[in-house]
Amino acid sequence: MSRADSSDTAKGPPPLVTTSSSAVTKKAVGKRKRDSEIRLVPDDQRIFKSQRFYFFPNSDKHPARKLRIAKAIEFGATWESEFNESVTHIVADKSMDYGLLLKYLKKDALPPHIALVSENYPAECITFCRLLDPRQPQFKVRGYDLSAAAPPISSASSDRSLKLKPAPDSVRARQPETPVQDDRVPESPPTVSTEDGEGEEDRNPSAPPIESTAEFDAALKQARDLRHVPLDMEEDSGSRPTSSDGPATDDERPPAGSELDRRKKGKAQNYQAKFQCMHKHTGSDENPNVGTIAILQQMAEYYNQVGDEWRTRAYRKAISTLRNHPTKVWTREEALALPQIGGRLASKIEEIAYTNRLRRLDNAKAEPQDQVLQTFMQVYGAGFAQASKWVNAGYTTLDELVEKAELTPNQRIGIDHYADFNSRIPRAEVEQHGNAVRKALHKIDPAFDVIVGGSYRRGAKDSGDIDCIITRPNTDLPHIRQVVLDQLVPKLFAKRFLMAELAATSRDDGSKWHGASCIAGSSSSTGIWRRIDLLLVPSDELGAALIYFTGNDIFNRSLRLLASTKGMRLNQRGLYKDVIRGKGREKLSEGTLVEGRDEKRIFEVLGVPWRPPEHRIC
DNA sequence: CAACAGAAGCT
DNA sequence: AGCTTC
DNA sequence: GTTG
Ligand SMILES: O=c1ccn([C@H]2C[C@H](O)[C@@H](COP(=O)(O)OP(=O)(O)OP(=O)(O)O)O2)c(=O)[nH]1
Ligand SMILES: [Mg+2]
Repeated sequence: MSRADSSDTAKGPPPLVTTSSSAVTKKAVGKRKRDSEIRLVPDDQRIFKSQRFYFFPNSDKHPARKLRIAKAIEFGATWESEFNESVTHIVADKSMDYGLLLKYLKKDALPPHIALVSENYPAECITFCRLLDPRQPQFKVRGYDLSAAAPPISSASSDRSLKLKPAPDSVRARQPETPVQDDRVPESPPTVSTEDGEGEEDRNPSAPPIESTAEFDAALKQARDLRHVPLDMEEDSGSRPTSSDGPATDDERPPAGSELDRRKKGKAQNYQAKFQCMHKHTGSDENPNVGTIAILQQMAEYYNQVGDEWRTRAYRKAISTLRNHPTKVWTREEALALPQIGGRLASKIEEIAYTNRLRRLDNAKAEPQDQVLQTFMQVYGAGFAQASKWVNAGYTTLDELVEKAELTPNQRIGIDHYADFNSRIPRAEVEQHGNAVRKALHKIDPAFDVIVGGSYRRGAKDSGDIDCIITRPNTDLPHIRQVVLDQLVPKLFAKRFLMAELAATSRDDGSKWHGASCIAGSSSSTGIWRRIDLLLVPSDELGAALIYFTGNDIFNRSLRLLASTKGMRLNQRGLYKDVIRGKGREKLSEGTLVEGRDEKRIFEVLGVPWRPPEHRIC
């Protein structure tokens, strides 16, 4: 249970605070303290001069809202750390409503001189370079009736359903009439290909779960949410390109009918349950909780867009367990019994089950802004922070970014090859790229090995990129690095196979190279730029490197979490034991190497039953 | 109440 | 040190 | 958001 924030739907107000101690100067015109200075725009542009803003929630803890507050200050606003009568504007998150605000302020109504506006207000004003009329419908806050002198409190309180947590604000700026026009994205939306998760059936009847399974499971649970939940939208396909970020779709499936009887209900059942990750959800029909899941997914998506990483994870965890739950969950108690579902989610689940919807989300999501943000975040080299800035700056298309925004070289490449980088690579083409690398390398020194890892090694029918492990028996890293950097890469560039360098390892340390490659010739894939990753690994580390580079990411995290619970540490070089961790799991000693060379032995030491790459999908 | 994997490269 | 990616 |  979390008590940390007492606030939620019913009771407490959102955790504002900010000010109190020292976080912010009382009436900050700029908050000193941590980001020391916010540079104000020239005096004549300070459209918010002498305006006093109070945000709701009023904390700058979350990344996106922080940005917005900073922006307002930049344009002359004073940020009131506490509510008082001098406030001129209250800027409320989309997820908030009038009722919540009143409740928090302990008031029956808002003084008429204070303007209540929604979160997009500051950005709009900045866009138009002037103070806009707060009464415009676009700035309306739910439950706040502008026409009524004293808006009834009831309006809002009535809609106590699932409220969004005071989250970091969602970034928004001017509203584009035209969403993002990506001319760069031909037909295939940069989106995720709908995945057909099918690679699930675990075979492994033979390997009954050993004890450690439980631990691994636990670890796995913690980790799996991280992955972008694969939403399978079979039917609703066309409708939404969102799916958050993931190119996560693997549909890796073991070639043959791996389906084996799942005999042994007992442990096998248990075992199975834990590894739901390799679960297929093939039919959209078969899960009784689809409705609930859909809504929770929207919530997760919302929090994701708002930059609330951990809450997003929590939602995804819950979604994951719901997805594997065979029966429809109706009540709070029922939900509470499930792993990764606590009191808050349990209540929400119950409510969703009955009402089948979530009102809070209505205004907070699916706004055009979200689409823009999504689009920007899919630019290679741009993450949440950068995409938010762009959105806040008012950009709405990729073209606009190219024209007006400052881009890093990688971001420029990311935009120029936006469609390419966001499309899946057919398995056969992955092979071609791998072969090109291998062939060139063998010409330099036939003793080298190239292993294509990533989703390819897991058996996926298509991949997001090409992950190559480059190694050589009895060879150390410096030598491998030298060959790769001094010979292989230049050679592949000369052959016009490599087209760009996105991240290179420095000459004397480092072990990876990231760039873009392209197959010449005349196939359907000709001319498409692909991201390619080279991982340079000395022979002693091959096992650990294989685990790392084979993934999937969720699997890795779960394994690493498990290791840490055993006083060990797993990374791409090896498994270490007797790791000393200080406060906050901080690594104090490297620990001593246990195993790095043999993939299987790492599993053994960790007490995890071996699973082939195809089964490492969580 | 802190942890939720662990690391590398770029800006 | 923050951001982004693997 | 949930968990140890
Ligand atoms: O956050 C991450 C991302 C990736 N990896 C590992 C696992 C993953 O399998 C491998 C390659 O990364 P990539 O992003 O290419 O993922 P993938 O599994 O190959 O999927 P995709 O088909 O999108 O390339 O690196 C991690 O450990 N953590
Ligand atoms: Mg990959």
